[in-house]
Amino acid sequence: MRMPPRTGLTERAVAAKALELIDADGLDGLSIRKLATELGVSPMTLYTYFPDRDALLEAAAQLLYAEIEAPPDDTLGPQDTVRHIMRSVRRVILRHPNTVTLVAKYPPRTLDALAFVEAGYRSFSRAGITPLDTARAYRALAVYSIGTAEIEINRYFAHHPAANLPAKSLDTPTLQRHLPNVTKVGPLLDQLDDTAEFDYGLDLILDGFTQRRGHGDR
Amino acid sequence: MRMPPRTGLTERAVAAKALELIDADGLDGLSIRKLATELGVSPMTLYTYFPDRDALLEAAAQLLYAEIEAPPDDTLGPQDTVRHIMRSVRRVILRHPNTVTLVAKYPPRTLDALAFVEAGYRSFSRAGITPLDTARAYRALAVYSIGTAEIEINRYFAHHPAANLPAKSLDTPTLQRHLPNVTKVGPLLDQLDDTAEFDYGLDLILDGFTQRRGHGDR
DNA sequence: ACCTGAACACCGTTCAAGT
DNA sequence: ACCTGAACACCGTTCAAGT
Repeated sequence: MRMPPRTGLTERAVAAKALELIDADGLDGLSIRKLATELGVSPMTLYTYFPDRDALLEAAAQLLYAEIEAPPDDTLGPQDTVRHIMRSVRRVILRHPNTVTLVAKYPPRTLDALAFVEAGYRSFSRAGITPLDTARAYRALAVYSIGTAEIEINRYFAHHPAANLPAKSLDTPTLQRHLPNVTKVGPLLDQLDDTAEFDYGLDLILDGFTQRRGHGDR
Repeated sequence: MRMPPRTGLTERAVAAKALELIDADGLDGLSIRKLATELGVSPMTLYTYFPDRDALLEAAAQLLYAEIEAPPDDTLGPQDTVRHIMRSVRRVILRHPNTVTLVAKYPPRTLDALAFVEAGYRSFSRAGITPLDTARAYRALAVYSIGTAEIEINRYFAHHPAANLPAKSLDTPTLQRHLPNVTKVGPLLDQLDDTAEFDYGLDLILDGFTQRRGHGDR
């Protein structure tokens, strides 16, 4: 039968501390043992709250999703609503960079985590956009936010050859001979402004959807 | 001084076996010890070929990138070239689903791995597209392919509430009351066709770039 | 139900040594 | 340079037991 915790812990408090440790030490830096020590309990106690490490990580992701802000009221149209939400998504993930693989793996599930999704859907509904078009837009936006987060947080282009030659990369003459276009374009990759590119790509998606919606082009 | 290997191993052979084991057992299933056993050497031998586990994973990613196919000749325009390459990227990653986090983390670096990038850049160059616009397009396409891969391989929408209610999710009445739009749209998410959505989004990006290129809208 | 310590079956990597 | 076995400092999780 259900017993009150003797340690004062809750699922939420455990997940919140996990998120904190992930922020500080990375995903690999979070161990059940370390988290337990931090919370002042034995490692096995945590299994009272979560069945395994994966479930704990999933719960941490839900707390992160709850930080995403929707527009304060329902006055904005779908485009501005999406822009507002997507920028918040980006800021939240950049605030918790070590969680990016969790965001890619676990979708929002709790009421708080789904609040931003509901707000986005609601703005689409108000604009008369069909549920199917709404689903397709959400999918594209999920792809975009997760792809962007991975690229930005892993500093994907900072390591790109000819963008910023790391020690173990090819030497420039070899690169120049075999891959002249990579040599030419590469250095520009790391100079792009992440925020500007994010807004640019987002506009591209929004405009594309606006133009094609309901035109049966699928 | 440089000595020939006494085990017949090469960096490439080690990385290839690593990729094989990742395909079979997942990223977490690949341990240095297991890989060594599989190759018939002691675990520490592998440190002759790679400084650490990360370097080994990076090398496996390079072998994967080398599988991506560029168009056979230079007759296609940039749009068709990109479509050809991007579809190959998707197929290759879907063939090696357990590597998705590696693809998100390590950009192509070796000559073989960069072949598809060079082919893409070359088609842009032929069409008179500036290196800067080329870099911006490559970034958007990298975001798109990585985001798509994560969503598809993690079956992101299969776990989405109201798309396919998992055991621990909210019950439907609660969902219906607090998140009516999520309830309505959710079930459609998992019904979208991955291949169709991929092509749809890719066209959207390509059209957007074509329309805006050089219009100074940044 | 909640909490624990001990044990099991693993890890990646350092170290000292052998060829 | 190439290869090894032993050891170090960890893991997540199972188990048996205590409240």
